[in-house]
Order: sequence, then C-alpha cells, then structure tokens
Amino acid sequence: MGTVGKALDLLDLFTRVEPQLGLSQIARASGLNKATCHRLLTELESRGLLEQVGPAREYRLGPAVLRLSALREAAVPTREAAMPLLRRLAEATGETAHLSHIVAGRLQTLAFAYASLGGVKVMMEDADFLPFDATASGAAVLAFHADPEPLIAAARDVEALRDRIAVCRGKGWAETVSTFEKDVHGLAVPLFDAAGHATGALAIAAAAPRMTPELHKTIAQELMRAGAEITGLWGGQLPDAIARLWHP
Amino acid sequence: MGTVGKALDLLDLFTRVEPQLGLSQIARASGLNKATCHRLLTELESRGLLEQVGPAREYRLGPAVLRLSALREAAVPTREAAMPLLRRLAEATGETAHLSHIVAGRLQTLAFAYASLGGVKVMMEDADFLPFDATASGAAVLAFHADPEPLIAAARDVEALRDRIAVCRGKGWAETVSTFEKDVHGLAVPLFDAAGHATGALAIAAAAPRMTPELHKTIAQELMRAGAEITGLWGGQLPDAIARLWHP
DNA sequence: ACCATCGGTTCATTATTTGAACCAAACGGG
DNA sequence: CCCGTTTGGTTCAAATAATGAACCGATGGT
Repeated sequence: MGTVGKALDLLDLFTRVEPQLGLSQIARASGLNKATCHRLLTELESRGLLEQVGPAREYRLGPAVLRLSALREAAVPTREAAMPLLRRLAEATGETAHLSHIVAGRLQTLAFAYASLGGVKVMMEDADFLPFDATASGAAVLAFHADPEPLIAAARDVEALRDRIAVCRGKGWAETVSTFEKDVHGLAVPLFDAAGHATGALAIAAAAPRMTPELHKTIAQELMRAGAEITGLWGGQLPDAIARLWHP
Repeated sequence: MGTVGKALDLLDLFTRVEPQLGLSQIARASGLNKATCHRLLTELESRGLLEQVGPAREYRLGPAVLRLSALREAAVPTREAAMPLLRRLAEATGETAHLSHIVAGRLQTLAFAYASLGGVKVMMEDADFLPFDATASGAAVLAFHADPEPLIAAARDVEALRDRIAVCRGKGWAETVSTFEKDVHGLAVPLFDAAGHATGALAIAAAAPRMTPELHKTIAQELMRAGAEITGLWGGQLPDAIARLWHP
C-alpha cells in the first residue's frame, strides 16, 4: 500500500459520529506521523476532498465528494435505479428495506426505505458498514461471493456465519434473528453482477415480535422478486442455482 | 504537488461525457507514464473510489464516492438544506434556479431546480464546472471572494469579467446576457461563509426573450432574499456592503 | 507561572515513486 | 493469414519524493 492508499484511508476516519477531526487526532487514529498526516491532509484538501473549518482548523469531508457522487450516479445509477423497487418492497412487506453493497471488502449501506404506515419500525443510518457475521445481508453476499474465504475468516463469529451461509446457499435467502440489533429479524437475498457473483444484498429488517410464518413467507417471496429485478437493473446475471431457487 | 495529488487529479478525467476510461487513455490524458498511472489507478480502486469493469477493464468512478457524499451531507447538509429554497426561488421567478460553489479553485454546480410550469426552460447539468468569465455566478463569487485575483487572471475574457465584477460590487448582483449560452439571461448573487467571504453563488438562468424590466426586478429581489437565507443556513455572514445593498 | 496540548514546520535520512523497455493478448486491415 | 498497431499490465535500476524526530509559537487549563 503506497502513499495514495494511506491518504485515502484517512477519509475513513470521518464518520457520522465524528465528522470533524483535528490534526493530532487524525495522526493518533491513523498511526501516522503528524507531519506525514499534515501533508496528506493538505493534499486531500487541495482537491476539495476535505476542507478545513473553524478557528480550531479541524478537517471534515469536502464538497468535491458531492460532485464525484453525482457523476457516479449519472454514469451508473445504482442507487437511483433501485430506489423505487426498494420503496415498493418496504410497502409490500410493511417493514424496513435496505440495500447494501461490497466496497473494498466491506459491506456498505447504499440506501434504505421505510414502510409509510405502521407503528414500530427498524431505523437505519446511511453510509454505514454492516458486519458480515451479524447480518442477514452479510451471509447472503458471502454465500455467492466470488472469493468469500478471506472475508469469512476475518469475521468475529466465523461458525455462525458459516452456518448462515450454508442455509442461504440451500434456500436462496439468509436469515438472522436479534444478532445485529435486539428484536430485529433480518431476511436478505444476494444481488449479482454480470459474472453471476454476489456483490450486494437486499434485505428486510423486521420487528421481531411482529414476525409470523405468513409474514416470513411474504417477505421471502418479495425479496426474491425484487432481488431478481434489481440484479437485472444493475446489469447482473442470476446464477443457475439461484434462478432455480427463486423461480421454481 | 505530491503523489496523492496526482492520483486525485485522475478522478477529474471522468466526466459525464466520458464516464469510463481505459488505462492508455488515462495515461495520455494525464501526461503520466502508463506504469505510474496503473499504480495510482490500482490504489484508487483498492479503496473503492474507482472500479474496473467489463472485458476491456476500463475504469470508472466507484461506489465509495456515494458513501463519502452521504457522510458529507449528513455532516454538512449544504445541498439538502438549500434545496427547498432553491425550488421556491424557481417557482417564484418561473425560471431555472441553480446553486454553485467554489471547490479547489473551480466553480462547481451543486444543485438546480426548474420551475414546475411554463414553456421554455434553461436546462442544466449537475456536477459541471462553470467558467468564471461567462457566467453571472462566476462574477458574483469573485466580486466578494477572499482572494479573487489569481482566479480572475486565469480567466479567458479578463476584461469583461472585471466589468461584471465591478457591477456586482456596486449593485449586489451580477448579470450576463447570452455569454455562456445563447438566449440565456443570467442573474446571480454571491453566498458567504462565516468570515464574510463569498464561496458560492445563487443564480437564475432565464430565457432571454422573456426578460422584461418587471421580471428582472422580481428576479433580483428574490435572489437577494434567498441569498441571504441560504447564507444564513450555511452559517455564513453577509458583509456590511452587501447587507446595505440587499436590505435597503 | 506552569505544563500539556494544539496546529504546523524543518530537514537529514530513507523508502517509494518513476518510466523506458518489455510482455502477451486483441484488433484491424491488406 | 499475417503483420502492424493497439490494448492492459509488469519489471527494475535510477531518481525523487515521503518520512518522522525535533522544533516552534499559540492556546487553554490548573
């Protein structure tokens, strides 16, 4: 990993919880020398990826990322294209739907949609990373990923993850109950790229107490239907094993 | 400019017109050696800022930019906060409204809104750069910018730009007629940061044939009102000179 | 008045970046 | 069918840029 990688890694230090960081803070968190950090930060700032604000001269994500994002969506409307389907899925199931995506070895939340009516809902945050070993989405992607082993091995609870992956390979969808968050029942299906490898997941996070066999069946069916559609929208291809499970 | 800067400059080669580029193409466009390019691109890809697709292994902007953008908007809702005002401005004037922003020495389109009814409208593209010397927005920002000289000097038509800047300093808004695009009448006001320096612009692009003295007056008034509001939303401060011009 | 921390800078040492030359694989005429 | 040209990608000695301990002035709390 070269200098560029180190600089880009600094961007990951900025989170929703800590959106602004000082120089010393960044140096400590990254393990880099303060002078090195300063040079990298200055360079990121000169291109607008970061900006420096206030009398404390703290750094935060800059306006250039907005442009890159708009450009990406114009070229590959990953999010925009899937949003209508995601909303419909939330409505059809009455629960919270969300979409995630493997980026650089991590599972990134892309978008989510709440059902318009109903009482208790599972709330979500955008731009977060999901743990592979505690989410149905994680198991779903890895079950059909091109190279899952390193990601599985890196998980905290490898055994439970392998179990869930095996279930997903057999049924076409993955499931978790109260692992990531208490009282949340998760169901997920993988999404595929043009080569037929899973690169994302579509999931429903339902309030566990509300789950019934009928609702479970509805959710699984809707997920498979929407999963096939989004895969198609993204120019992906369902592998034979999945096509058989989803369209029996 | 170090290695990181060179890598980040590569991101600018991806445009709406050419969203996917091959290695040789990028090397030629950037002037860097092919091997150097390849290393930088690989490093950008490893962090998800770029991705490589298809049998031709072309590069395009990657999904990580979506996360950064979501994080930025969560921390500093520049775009979201201004959108309602932008839409209201478009409605109130019946013309196309847009918002831009200085990022790393260039004027970047942040957002725009069309009036809901009416015939001819000026169309816009997101994530583009506006020339300082051919847009009302450019003159408006530079008229109250902290360090305008280098940006003015770099413009193609320096004289016309200086004239427009002088007008803007006197009136509080800038104007262009059919400079950027034919039959487009532009009016713009600067937007200010906490230090009272202009960092952005709010503008109306009107269909020139439709312009009347009354409409002109409406647009100028609405711009100044909305400009003050957005500046406030962004935590900015109107300089005295502008406060006097806008709230007589 | 003191100590700790902050953001930022300096400069000799060191490690990384650089790029001409080199693959193998496609592609497009003649 | 072959030859010239392009593609994406790799190699490695030479050149250059990154590194980090020590330093500075300013700020803030005790």
